[in-house]
Amino acid sequence: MSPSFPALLSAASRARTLRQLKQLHGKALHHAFHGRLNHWVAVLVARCARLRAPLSYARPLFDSAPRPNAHAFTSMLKYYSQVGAAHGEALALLSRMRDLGVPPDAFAFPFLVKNCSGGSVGSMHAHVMKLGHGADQYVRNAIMDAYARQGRMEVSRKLFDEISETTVVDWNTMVSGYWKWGQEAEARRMFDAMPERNIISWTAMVSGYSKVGEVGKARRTFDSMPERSVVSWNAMLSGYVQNGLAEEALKLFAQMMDAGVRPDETTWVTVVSACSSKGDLALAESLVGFLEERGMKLNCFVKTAMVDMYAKCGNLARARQIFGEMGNRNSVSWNAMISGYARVGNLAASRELFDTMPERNVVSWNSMISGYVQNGKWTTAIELFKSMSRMKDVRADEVTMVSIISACGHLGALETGRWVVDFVAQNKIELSISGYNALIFMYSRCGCMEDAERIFQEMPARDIISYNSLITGFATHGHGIEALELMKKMMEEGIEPDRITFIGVLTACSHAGLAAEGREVFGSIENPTVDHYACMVDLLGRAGQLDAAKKLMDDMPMEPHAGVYGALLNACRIHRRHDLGEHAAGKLFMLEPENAGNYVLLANIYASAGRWDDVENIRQMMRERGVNKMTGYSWVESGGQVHHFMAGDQSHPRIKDIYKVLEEYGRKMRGLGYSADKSWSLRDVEEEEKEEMVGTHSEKLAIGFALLVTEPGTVVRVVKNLRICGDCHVAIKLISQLSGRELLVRDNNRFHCFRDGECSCQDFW
DNA sequence: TTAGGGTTAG
Repeated sequence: MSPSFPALLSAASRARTLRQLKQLHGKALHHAFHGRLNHWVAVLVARCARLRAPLSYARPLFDSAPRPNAHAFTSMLKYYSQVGAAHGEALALLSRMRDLGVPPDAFAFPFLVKNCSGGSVGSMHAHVMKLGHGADQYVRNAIMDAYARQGRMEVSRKLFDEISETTVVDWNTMVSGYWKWGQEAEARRMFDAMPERNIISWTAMVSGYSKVGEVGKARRTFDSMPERSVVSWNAMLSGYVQNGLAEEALKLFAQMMDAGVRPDETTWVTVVSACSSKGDLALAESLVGFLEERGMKLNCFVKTAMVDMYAKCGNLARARQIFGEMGNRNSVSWNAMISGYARVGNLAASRELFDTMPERNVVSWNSMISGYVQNGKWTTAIELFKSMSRMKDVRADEVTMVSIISACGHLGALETGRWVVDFVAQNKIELSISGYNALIFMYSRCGCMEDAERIFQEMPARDIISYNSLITGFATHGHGIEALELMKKMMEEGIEPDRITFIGVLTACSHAGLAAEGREVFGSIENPTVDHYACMVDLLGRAGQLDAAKKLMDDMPMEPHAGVYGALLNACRIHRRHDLGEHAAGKLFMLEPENAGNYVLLANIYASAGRWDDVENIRQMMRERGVNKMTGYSWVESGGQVHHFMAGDQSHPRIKDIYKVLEEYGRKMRGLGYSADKSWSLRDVEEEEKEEMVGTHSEKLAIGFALLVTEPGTVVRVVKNLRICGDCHVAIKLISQLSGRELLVRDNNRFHCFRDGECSCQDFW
């Protein structure tokens, strides 16, 4: 005997798996529905929402109803809101209901409102009022919540104030709305004024305080709660984790166990992530042992957190093993693996996962892109971003832009950078502090200090990174006074300078020749690090006080590192102190035997003194030690493209044009009385070892310039990564004179602007 | 159906 229709209905509404549901549906299809198919579909779709059935099953099911009723619509809406479908889907359903003449019931509106974006809350609100559902407590609450989620707290508050009889849910909605937008005072006022509070109100306060970094207040609230649920414990735990207090979180976890509270899977996720932020492998192992002892069945979230934990602790093999054993991975699991490999520099493994994963979301793209950026593969990052922006199913967000803006900054790719800024505006990507900070970094690196300052002024709020980025920018460009003033301003705003701030300010003083100010700043640093000493040696050295620099080094409480000796050696080159230079170079040859730059610096010191035998000795030393010649290259941005040039490089598509221009310039130079033939005769360099030492710099630079002058009308920007030698200096001056263009040249992290053969910075040599 | 807690990217 086949089951009756009501029995089938009741079984369907209790189905525990999708398989059961499908079987029941199969049975039901043999029945005559007698006009009850619409009702049947409604029940099934409702169950699909609960069981997270795939859309490929749920939607055709819904469409099989001849005339879906309000219940079926609501269930489909609920389904969409659970899978996070675009609001457009919900709106399409709504208009279909209108066509069919089925008015949506009050149950439908909370789901309709849930995925509203932008201005559509307002029109949905109007629709609700028109249909007379405005007084329904659920509908009303959903609308208040939607406004609150968009930050329109005044509208939300107005609706709240108009309610004649509020429920505790209304109050809780307001409290969490205020917290979402960091309005601690308002949230607190609401909480204090509540006629009654439940566990949710208290928990919202705990997580709210945690969110704004007030862990102390969160803990006091937590301690005064009349009762706690596992959710409340989880809120406090994650409060500690989010604020970097992993130790405290683990202590609280122990208390939680003592109190006999049964942890749920969210607890495990939080505790595991506490372990990963500590980067403590031993702790991680003991936690896993703890979970295994209890025979815990771990869900996808927990396992993903474990993958992330092992990846962050550097045990990629174990992370990969857990990842491999996971039955159902979601995109977060893949992403954790991708960023794990990227973090240790294994970009090939990252990319392989990225290319093979079934569904990429914005975080997958961001992980891959930022992996490239963090490992110095800036051009690849930008290329990947360009292919991302051609995809239809993914939209770049602020995180994407932070990586890309930063990549442009590293490259000094201003034209690409400006294109990215346009992209942000056109795609209406809202920037937060980190987005603005990235822009400050980019403009500074590209030499546009006016733009960097403008962004700094325009941004709604600033943090220490904002100040540090701008200070470092000032330092790079020799604006010592501005850097000092900015540090003063940040202290007035109550932000204490950190290690990076002092490095920036000291560098700024050094480049601007503000020796006295630099000394004063250095004196104010509580515990100077070895980097601060390096800045100070650089400052004293550039100012010509080489013996004072040497004395400072002798008195250092720690061993000087290569940076300190490098600063000394550079100062010796500027002030031609051979004795001290030899000493510094000797140390550097021990500390960094592979760094060709040090050998070249010393050779240049000898060359300037005409000690050619010693120059030859250095070259001999490099050969014996197998030190490669400079692998650095110069790169030039032109027409939005970054061109790389290495010594003897023939690979550029317009290499012939470039040679032609170079030869022309060579002729002009000779006509001006310069005998600098070797810098221009590119073809000889590989054979003629003699040029290797002095010729490579200017040669690469010359290729870059040559390209620029073959592209009339482009902005001339040359970004160079290595110290510029004397020949380069001549080359730059000449080309700026002959081309009649402004040249922006980066030398050793500092920009120099040349016009008509002159540099605007007086101390360019 | 509404309100509180979780994993990935800078």
